[in-house]
Amino acid sequence: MLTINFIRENTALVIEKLAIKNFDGSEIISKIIDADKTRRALQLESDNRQAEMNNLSRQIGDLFKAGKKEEAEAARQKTATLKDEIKGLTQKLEKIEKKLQKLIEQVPNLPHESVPKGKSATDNKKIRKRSSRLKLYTGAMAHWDLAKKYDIIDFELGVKLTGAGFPVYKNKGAKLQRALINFFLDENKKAGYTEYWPPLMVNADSAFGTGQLPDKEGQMYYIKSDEFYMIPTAEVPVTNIYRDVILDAKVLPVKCTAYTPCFRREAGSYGKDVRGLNRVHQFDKVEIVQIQHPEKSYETFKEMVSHVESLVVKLKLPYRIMKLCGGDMSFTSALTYDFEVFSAAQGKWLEVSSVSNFESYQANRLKLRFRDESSKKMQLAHTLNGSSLALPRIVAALLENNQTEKGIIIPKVLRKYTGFDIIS
RNA sequence: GGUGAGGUGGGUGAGUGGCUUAAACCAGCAGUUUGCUAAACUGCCGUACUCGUAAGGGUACCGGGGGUUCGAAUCCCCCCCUCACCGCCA
Repeated sequence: MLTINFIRENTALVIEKLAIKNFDGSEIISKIIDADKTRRALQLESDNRQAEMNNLSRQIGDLFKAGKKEEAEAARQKTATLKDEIKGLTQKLEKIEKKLQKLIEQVPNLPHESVPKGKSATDNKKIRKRSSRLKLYTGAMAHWDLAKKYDIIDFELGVKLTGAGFPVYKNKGAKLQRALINFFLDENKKAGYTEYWPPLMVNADSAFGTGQLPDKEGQMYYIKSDEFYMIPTAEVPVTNIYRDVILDAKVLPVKCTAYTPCFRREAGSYGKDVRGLNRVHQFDKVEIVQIQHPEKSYETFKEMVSHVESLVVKLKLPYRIMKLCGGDMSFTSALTYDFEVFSAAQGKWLEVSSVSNFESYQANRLKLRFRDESSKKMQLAHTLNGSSLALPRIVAALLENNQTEKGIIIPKVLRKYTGFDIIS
């Protein structure tokens, strides 16, 4: 969430930048500015009345103690109207504060200056591409057919147990999951990330902190009896470790990684993109999160992008890195690079990672701050995260790209984790 | 699920209606002393909002929400959470 101070001081800039995200902010921003003015006038009035009340109360106390009962009684009469006034003012103030808060929550994060204008994924800008031409043998299959052929993923069984989009991995398919998770976590550990194993359900405060609530409520599974949300990504519990935390600047950057299953309702998804592993309700993902000083967050962004890139390279997957245009970016992000791997039998680019800098947008919701060493002032930190990596589409690409007549070849880096080098 | 004890600045922890404007100690910061380190001493040391060019004021906040009162960390009601023990259980 943007801070009210920033909006007040940079009104024109805010509207201009929101336009890059195809968000017409002129109306809402002027509403915010108005509400803020009202709020401050009310605050002043209410503070003054309360100061009067405090003085009066102190006097009454003193008078009682001095034994001047009549004077005290007289003063006490005066408090009634003042009390009513204060009550009215604080109620009004509360109302306007809530209104202001709601308005500000509806304003997306501003895009970084390098973000191009654009409407949808077709306007995303290619940053890098590495894809040697893959020659598949005649009769090469899509991963859902390979899954059946080698008995490694059972989609129908998942339907029986739970419903569509809950695949069951088995045999070498199950082992491959474990291998990938361990490989990713080990690589992250080597790059300096602290490993976590967080809860898979979070409370509403946490879901709000990273921005899933209120706008993405319908995308999360909700446990009604206990008011918990199933996490859609490890980003939620991991980033919330630092909710309401004031960090010492010396500890920056904070680097965390975690493997978790992720649960997404994917309400509104339909059609061909949901086939096989392309889009599922439960999937596994290793995530990286960093908390960094505002001046260094874009360096950190680069570092995270190249770290994720190193993983894709080690798996020898053809990939491309896309800078998302304003229209395709998430509500909370200032800059996002998507990683896509090419899944040869489908002939499709599949998104396997999304690295984002949220600047202080999440930190403001989280109240995640640090004390700046030179100015000694409290400041919002910057948060960043990325997938490293999401498993299903990596598996889809590995199966499709590495298939041969003899079976599916396991990439060299994974063999010490799988214990086998071919699925046949 | 049952019973009990709790929830107070970064930490420990005092505080049963107005000298609480939240003690004290620890941690932290600055200084004095000092071959160095340490110790000792002195001072500073919460957050948010708000008024002010500034200096400096004001208001709120003691788990959350209501209430009583001129005045609430303190009294009353509701809720949440934590801990301990018991029951059940992977």
